Amino acid sequence: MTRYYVTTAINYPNGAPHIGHAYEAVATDWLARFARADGRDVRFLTGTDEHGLKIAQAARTAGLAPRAYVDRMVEAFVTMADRLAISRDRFIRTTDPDHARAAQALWQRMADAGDLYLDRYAGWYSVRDEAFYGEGETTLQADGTRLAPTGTPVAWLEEESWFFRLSRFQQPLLDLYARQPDFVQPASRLNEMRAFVEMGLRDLSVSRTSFDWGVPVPGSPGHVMYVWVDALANYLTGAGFPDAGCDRWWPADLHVIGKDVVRFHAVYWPAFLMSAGLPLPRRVFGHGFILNRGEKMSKSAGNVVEPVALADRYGVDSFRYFLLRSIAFGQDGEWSHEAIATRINAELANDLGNLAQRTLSMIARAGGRVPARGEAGPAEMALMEKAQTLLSHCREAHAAVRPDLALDAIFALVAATNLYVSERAPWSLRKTDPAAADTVLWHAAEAIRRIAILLVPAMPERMARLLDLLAIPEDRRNFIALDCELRSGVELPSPVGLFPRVETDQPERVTSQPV
RNA sequence: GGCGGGGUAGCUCAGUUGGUGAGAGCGCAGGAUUCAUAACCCUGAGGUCGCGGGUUCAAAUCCCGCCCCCGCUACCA
Repeated sequence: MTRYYVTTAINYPNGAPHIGHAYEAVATDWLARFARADGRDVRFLTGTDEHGLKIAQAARTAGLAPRAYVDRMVEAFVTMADRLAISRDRFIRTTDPDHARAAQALWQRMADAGDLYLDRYAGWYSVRDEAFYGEGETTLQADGTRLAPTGTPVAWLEEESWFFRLSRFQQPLLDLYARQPDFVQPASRLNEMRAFVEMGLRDLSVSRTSFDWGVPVPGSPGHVMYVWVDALANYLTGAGFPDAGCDRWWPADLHVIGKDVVRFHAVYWPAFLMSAGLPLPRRVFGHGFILNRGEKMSKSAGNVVEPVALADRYGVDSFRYFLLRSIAFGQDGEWSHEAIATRINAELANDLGNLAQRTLSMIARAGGRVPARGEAGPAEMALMEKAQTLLSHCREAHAAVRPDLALDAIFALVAATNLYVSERAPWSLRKTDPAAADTVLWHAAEAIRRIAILLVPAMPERMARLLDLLAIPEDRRNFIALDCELRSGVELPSPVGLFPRVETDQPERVTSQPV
């Protein structure tokens, strides 16, 4: 039994969760559930990144203390995780007490390694924004003053800061990419990271004195850890670091992240860990964004959609299926109500739902028990052959972090089973050769059983219903039990529809209100 | 500007050691069927494979030039 520690990025709760958060959570949940069903020892971590200047500012605007503010904002993320059936083992918050301990332990290790030093951080600072901006972000006015992207004036300011000797790690990182080309996926992201590192690395400012909403730097009053040392350390916290036994989970097998934070996970994070003398995660996968009508969602564009609303409208499992199936994981994808409805109707209602319904209702009419298996002919052998090779295809897709390909393979069997039933026409055989009709229904039901088990990670609730309809015991719903064939004579419950068709006529907009 | 990826049927895409007549799903049209959620099954519609050259007996697949799109090019996360 191999262990599998998988994480999402932690989310910054300065707004409501959007479909992108849901996408990453559902995809990672599929990975975790798949590994569990496959008998692996799984730990699945997700959570929120709650420190930093922006949170502090937002809290002040809201008239709340930072802690009270994040307590309120995090609720929506927990609600979303619950509603989308995200089977996390822990929802970590960077304000959790054990996280500060882990982050400080990581810091101390980097300090002990001699990779942290005190210097001055200088940049264009906006007093009104209380933020530094890169020179490229600022604009020089005709009168010689310089403005931040927010339109506020900036001034050159220097601040005492701890620095991390990132420059030391250029070659070790390049070695890592060469030795382990799948450390960053998709491969195009690795290329980008390699190019970035090859340009040379500057040391990184990793503490701040201009605000205090963060993890205190050990032994350095007035400094809080800045940005990514704090955030990235959550993966260690989730493994139990720095306590003994954390090597049960660390290093992580996979960090699932958005393509926008690949650099932090593929450059800074391994550098921090190398400095600290800790093992590196095995793999970082940067997925794409989900766009609506070709535009990235943003609050100002008014096209932010609440994922929970979509789950309510289409059903949790149908929504999960859409997210997993319709986007090649790693690429950007599009969503629309029409696309969701089409996917649900064509694949869940017409193909899978109808296959289950037609098969189970014929069985119900023939006595309501799993029919006799009978003698398999060429058609049955061919169908079973396809069904039996499916697991290995799905495992490949799982290893490649491609839920879309796994579902593609599973639905190929759905199609093959529909074709099998149509060609064998058990409704006709019933009149001439009842035993042959039973044989067809048994094999169709057996294929459905395997399909349902393999679809549990994607659609846990609906597939549990389907497996109920096949009277499969709870302990026979994992991949280890895939070869436990349907047993003839077992009484089955009355079939019920699983995936009703969705109306596509007048898609109402499901839009969030500004928070 | 530099580096990297991509432009294939209405839509989303698959298709590189160059070679049977260029594919899948969705959508559309027709047919068949009636077990089933007006579902399943069959058939079809034909797209200059971004543009222009070149190599070759033969190129979507190799080479050159051009056009367009996207990603990365460090401290907002």
